Amino acid sequence: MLTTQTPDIRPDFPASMLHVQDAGWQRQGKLWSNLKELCDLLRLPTAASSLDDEESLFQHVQFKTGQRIHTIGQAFDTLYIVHSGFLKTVAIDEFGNEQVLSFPMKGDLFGVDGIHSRRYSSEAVALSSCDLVLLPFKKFTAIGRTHAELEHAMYSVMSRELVREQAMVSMLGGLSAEARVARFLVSLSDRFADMGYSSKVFNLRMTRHEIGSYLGLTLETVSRTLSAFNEIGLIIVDQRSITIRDLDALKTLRRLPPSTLRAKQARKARAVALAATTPSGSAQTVGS
Amino acid sequence: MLTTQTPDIRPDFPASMLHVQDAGWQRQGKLWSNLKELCDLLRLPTAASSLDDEESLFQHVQFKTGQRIHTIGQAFDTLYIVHSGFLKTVAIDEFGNEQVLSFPMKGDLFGVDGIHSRRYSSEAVALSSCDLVLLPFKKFTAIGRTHAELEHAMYSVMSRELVREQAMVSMLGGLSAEARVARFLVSLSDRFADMGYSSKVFNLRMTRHEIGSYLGLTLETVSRTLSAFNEIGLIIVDQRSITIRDLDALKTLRRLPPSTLRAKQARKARAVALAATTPSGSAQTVGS
DNA sequence: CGGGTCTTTGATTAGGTTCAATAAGAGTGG
DNA sequence: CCACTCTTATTGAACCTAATCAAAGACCCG
Repeated sequence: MLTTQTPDIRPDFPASMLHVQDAGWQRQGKLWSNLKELCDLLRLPTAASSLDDEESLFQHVQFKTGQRIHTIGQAFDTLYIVHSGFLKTVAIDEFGNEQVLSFPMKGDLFGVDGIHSRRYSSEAVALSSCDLVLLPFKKFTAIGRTHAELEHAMYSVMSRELVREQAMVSMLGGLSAEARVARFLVSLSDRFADMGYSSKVFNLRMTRHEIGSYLGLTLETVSRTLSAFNEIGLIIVDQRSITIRDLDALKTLRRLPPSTLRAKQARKARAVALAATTPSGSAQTVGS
Repeated sequence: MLTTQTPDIRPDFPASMLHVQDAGWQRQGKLWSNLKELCDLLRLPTAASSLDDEESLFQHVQFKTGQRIHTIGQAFDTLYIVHSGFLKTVAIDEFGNEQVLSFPMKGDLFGVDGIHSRRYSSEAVALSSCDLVLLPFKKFTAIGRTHAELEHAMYSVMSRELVREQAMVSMLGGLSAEARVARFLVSLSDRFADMGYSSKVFNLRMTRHEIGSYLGLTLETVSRTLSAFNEIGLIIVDQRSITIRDLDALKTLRRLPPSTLRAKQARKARAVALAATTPSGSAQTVGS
């Protein structure tokens, strides 16, 4: 029911994205972006400077689902910016345990962890077809020297990443499983919103296992928690498809009400869901 | 017993540190460092370049135990490098819960989280008397433009921080309480080692509560875990003083043996401890 | 259709939190 | 210097959250 997950060879493009696709490059070939486009992509105000000199272009590369962009230990020389598609970055500890570190998507920078040791300390894998902008680090720093705002932009983006990681640590350190899953959904919703997708209805691009790894939980706990959210009407979940029904509740959720109260809440939720769907004539049913 | 914690007005200085104190600045006044000294401090190979022009100096500032270096939301304009002393950085989530993010010490950079939003997103507090180098961000980026290696150094340090945070996430996501505490001790040991202190015997500068917050555990769990390590002879712990007895075991520890085996191990540990201490004529006793 | 991966759900266990009481320091002021 | 207080640390017991083990259903792809 609802949008059955399409194995995203091509993620759903809302109308609002089409103009972006046309900006400076062509439909499906190998492409190039200039500095201004990069700054837009990174959501950095370009300060309207002389960035429009067309001398410095950055190449795009395409990856298919499952392909590895870089691996752990590989010599570092380029940063990546996601132009479209979804990925995961993964660390592998000394005894083979995978740990998902992030799910880069449009506008995100990754590969930064390679700067210090000159080797990538994580690996990046495409979760869907991806279009990435290559940022050769040497070329990049060279340009940074003549374009002050680009240099600052770089610091800014790295700083943003650091804040994100800190928020992550804070979440893992302090929040319950339910709160983690709730925030994960909220952050996805936010990201989809400013990418021009629907913030209410979307498909997860990753497995329960990957979500669990990212949130420091087991896949079963993730699954159960999503089911519980579904039951009390915060979301509608069906496999990979998610519909957000009460974003505010998800944002502020710290701990789910004890199971004794759940039944009542579930009944109420079903009633609300019914009221919301029947007027539109849809035959959709909620719950198990 | 052992080094009873001195409320470190002045942390224990081993002989190997004295020359560092003399490098370019005077004993206890307000002081200045040049670029080369900064790079040394940050453990970055200076590439033997023209960094020895003496034009750009950076001011030091002293803080006393408990003083706040910056607070959350405060306008960002400077980065800090720890020259001596110990600090903590703390995030405070939407409902007042403190979360320790890091324990900066000699050679660490902090304040980076302020670059992106132009406001600090965390607060930094001195856990001992501290001597910090001020790095006004504007001045710094200006210099970076003429000194390529400084710019690269900055990227490198920020990258290092990011990798550190990733390791933290990985730890919180995947390891047991015991493993976290063990690694915390190992990382402290390492840091003390390359600061020229003893890697085997040191005083914790933070409370159990702060350690717990940092590791995503309660203070009781930290206390219990340290006691357990003490019991089986991995460390000797007495309040804030720590003696590492089996670093390798701490490094590889994933989970403590079940309590049925503990008694045996504890007896053995006591025997070993006795053998190690009596020959030297010390009257030291181990365990409770 | 059949093999493989992913997801859901249940039952049980265990690691860690919470609550609580005690002890040990550190700092203060008489 | 000692009594008093406040903070920090240790330890115990009960409880609870999330992990683990297990089984069955859903979806995907050749």
